[in-house]
Amino acid sequence: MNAESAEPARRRLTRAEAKARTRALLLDAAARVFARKGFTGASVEEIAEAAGFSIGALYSNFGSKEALFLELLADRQTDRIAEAAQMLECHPSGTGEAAAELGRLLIDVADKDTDFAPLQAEFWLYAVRNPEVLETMAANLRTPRRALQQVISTSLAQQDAPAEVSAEAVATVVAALFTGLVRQRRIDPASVPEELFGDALKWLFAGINASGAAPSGTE
Amino acid sequence: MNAESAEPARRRLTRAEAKARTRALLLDAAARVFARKGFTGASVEEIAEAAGFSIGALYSNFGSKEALFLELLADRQTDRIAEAAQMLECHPSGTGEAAAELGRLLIDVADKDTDFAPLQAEFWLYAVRNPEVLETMAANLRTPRRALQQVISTSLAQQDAPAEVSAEAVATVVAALFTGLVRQRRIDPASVPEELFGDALKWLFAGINASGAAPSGTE
DNA sequence: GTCTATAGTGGGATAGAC
DNA sequence: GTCTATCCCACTATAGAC
Repeated sequence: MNAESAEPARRRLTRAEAKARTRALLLDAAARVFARKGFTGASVEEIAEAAGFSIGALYSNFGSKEALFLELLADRQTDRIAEAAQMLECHPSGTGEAAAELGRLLIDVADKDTDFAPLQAEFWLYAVRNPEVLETMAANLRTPRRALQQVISTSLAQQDAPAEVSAEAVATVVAALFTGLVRQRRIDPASVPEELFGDALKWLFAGINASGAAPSGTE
Repeated sequence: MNAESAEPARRRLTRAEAKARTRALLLDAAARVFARKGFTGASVEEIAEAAGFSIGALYSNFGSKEALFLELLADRQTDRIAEAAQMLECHPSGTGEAAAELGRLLIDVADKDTDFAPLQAEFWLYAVRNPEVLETMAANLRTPRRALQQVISTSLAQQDAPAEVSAEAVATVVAALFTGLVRQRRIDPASVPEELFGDALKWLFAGINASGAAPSGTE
């Protein structure tokens, strides 16, 4: 806009690029620190230092600690549920291959990506305590779930599933099961073996096909 | 021990009784405040006020805010999973009555007892971040799960479930599903209708009976 | 001896000057 | 982006009330 005629020929980084880079570094650092210390427990000093900047730099990029957190909540919802959907897309939902893949995903999320589940829990607690972001949170969860729902929908159609069973309901169940198992594995890994998620899905889909609306006799 | 010869003949409350009552009131208040504000977000002043005491009273009963929280973590783990176990004990696991009961429980925990899930999430986060209490937490979760496992075990025996399916695994799945659905319902109630938990269990148990170790054909 | 009142210490969030 | 000042709050300690 203004007549800064000496056009900077990309010496190293454009100002906008530099600013975007700092923001990204701060967001990464914030994700780590929030996951490890919690929203209130995290100090902006620690976040700034982890990113390699000063507190003032953080406040020049984000209005407040809360604003920084909310930006993470809104944007960085790389829900791993979407990965489960992709896996189910490649493998038939009742087979050993699919079970193995899903087991690997569960272990990966629960054991390797140690910051994921705690950060997600922080998001959840914040949303529950601050109704104004409830809808944002719900929308973020809906997006990956829709991918899962899509896969399940075709999967149900291929099999002889009764028509009353909605793919949306099944997708919700699968997602809830996944997060629940990840959570439990962090507390007591022995109680959640690698193959449990795959087994549970095997049972679930078999049961959907077998039982229709009314369960066919008690025994 | 000491020669306080004038034995106090229970005017109103024994000192020990009074102290126990104060402690109990403080613990109740702490549970509420921790659920609503989180561990670090909660102030001891708010907890003391909520209980009707002063800060000093709190510190004369508990060494620190953390000690108060840890006492809750260790003792007040009235896991609602145990209630699900009792319900399944009365009703056959695949019937409409059981489903209705379980749906009611889900709604009760998710919608009515608004402090339960957040407090549980706080416990989980604290355990994940403080490995020294991980085992305490695991033990607390194991106790109600064992009750659930017991019920499921007899339920599986009554039905024609294959022997390879362990009641422990199924109990873990049921518990994970329950907490996952409660969590999801707090964010997006429409996505978790009342009957979903019961339906999911119906599918699950039907699938366990239908499929043995190897899924009997893909279609 | 059990609870209350209060003031002091230290650390962190935030805003404004450079 | 950095530095500095200010305010707020958790926690401690001490002294007094019942």
